[in-house]
Amino acid sequence: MVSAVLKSPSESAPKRSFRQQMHLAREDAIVSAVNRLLAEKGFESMTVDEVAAEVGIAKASLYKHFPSKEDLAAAAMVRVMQRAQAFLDGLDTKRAPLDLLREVARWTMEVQLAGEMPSLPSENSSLRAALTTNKAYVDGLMDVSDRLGAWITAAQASGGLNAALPPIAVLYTLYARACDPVLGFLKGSGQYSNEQIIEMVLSTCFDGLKAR
Amino acid sequence: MVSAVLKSPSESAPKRSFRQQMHLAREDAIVSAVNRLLAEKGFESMTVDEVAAEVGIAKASLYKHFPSKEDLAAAAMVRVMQRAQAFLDGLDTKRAPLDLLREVARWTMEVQLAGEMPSLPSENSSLRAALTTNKAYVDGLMDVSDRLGAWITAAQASGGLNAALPPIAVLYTLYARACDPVLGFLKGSGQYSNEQIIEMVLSTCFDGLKAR
DNA sequence: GTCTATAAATAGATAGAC
DNA sequence: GTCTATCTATTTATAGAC
Repeated sequence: MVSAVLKSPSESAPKRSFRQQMHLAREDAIVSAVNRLLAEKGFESMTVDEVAAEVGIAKASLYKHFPSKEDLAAAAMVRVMQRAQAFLDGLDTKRAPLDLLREVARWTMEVQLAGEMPSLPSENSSLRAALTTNKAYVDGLMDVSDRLGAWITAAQASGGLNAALPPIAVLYTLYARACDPVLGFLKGSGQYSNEQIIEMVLSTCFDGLKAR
Repeated sequence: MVSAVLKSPSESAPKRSFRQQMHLAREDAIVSAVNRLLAEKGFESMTVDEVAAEVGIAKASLYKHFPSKEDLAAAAMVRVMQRAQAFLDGLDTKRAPLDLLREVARWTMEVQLAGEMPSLPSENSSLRAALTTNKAYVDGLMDVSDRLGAWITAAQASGGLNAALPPIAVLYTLYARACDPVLGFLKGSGQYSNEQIIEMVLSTCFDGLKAR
């Protein structure tokens, strides 16, 4: 059999690995394009034709990699979640919990300003349903939530964070920074740099609008 | 001329007024349906067929009232803006500016929780373009922004509001409360009443996450 | 102005050759 | 796996009778 010959260790193993790498590289390019388009226009406005055009392949080829538009978008959401987990891994957990939470909020805003934060689907979106049944996404979200939750309760116990707020309210408030329209508004005003915008929103988020 | 006869004061004036009232009532029903659907699923996911079904008239009839889907949605946005202006009109301007701003934020959240706040269009939406050329909307937005802006600078001058924040950042932060996903998140958790949700988000907005 | 019926355009998804 | 070409369903918008 030809396939048996090709699978001989001396030549097929590297060759199959090479093909797998190409395959993964292609899929990564697809997911990157989807991620950018999701950030730019959202799930509903993004078309599969646009994705194919951006990647530079035929639309039918996309469907060899991902069975539907929802799976395409879910792959991008999973990758963002993995990026978040990698960012958390890189944090020095010996720092004060409040500082860690601030760094997380800063990171989500940097990603958003870089045009790489997919806008989360509205509650009735078909993407929402696809995500709730996506184990990689749900597991990643739970992992991130657990880690942030621990820092939140620690920061509340040490008096840095307002202990009157339910931890889940704090968690959601931080998540919301990833899709805060204020960043786009301020960017659109053309008066501030990305750094200034992030500092302002961090200030309103942690210190509030009122004078201290 | 027939038209001259029909315009005689004795019979045509009341009849035309009646028809106009019916016309306005119908259009109000249309705009209400559009408003609700925009709040529920956003501009892209809302279909004109749904609107027609919700109003209970044929789709072609809709297009006799509004020339396009964008105009349909713009009418709903204009009406929300008018509701906002009416709310501002009803406020007691002798109160402290900071309290007035808090009342405005509260109102936007109440409207959102009532399912009557159209989610604002993403930056690339065709609705965005339609809104920027809609005089009623742009004028309303400028009026609201001017009034809030005056209260913001007054609150900063009196020391109630953080004077280090540019007024435009404060304004955008307040606007963002109208589409804050945190409300939906907390609502979805099923643990809190609408009043509790609003109080929590008002607290994070004005007092910040950090302990005071 | 309201309706039914249909046009025209677009989007998600697939067939089948290579 | 990639391509071209096509299918099927949906969606915005209109035609034309009443």
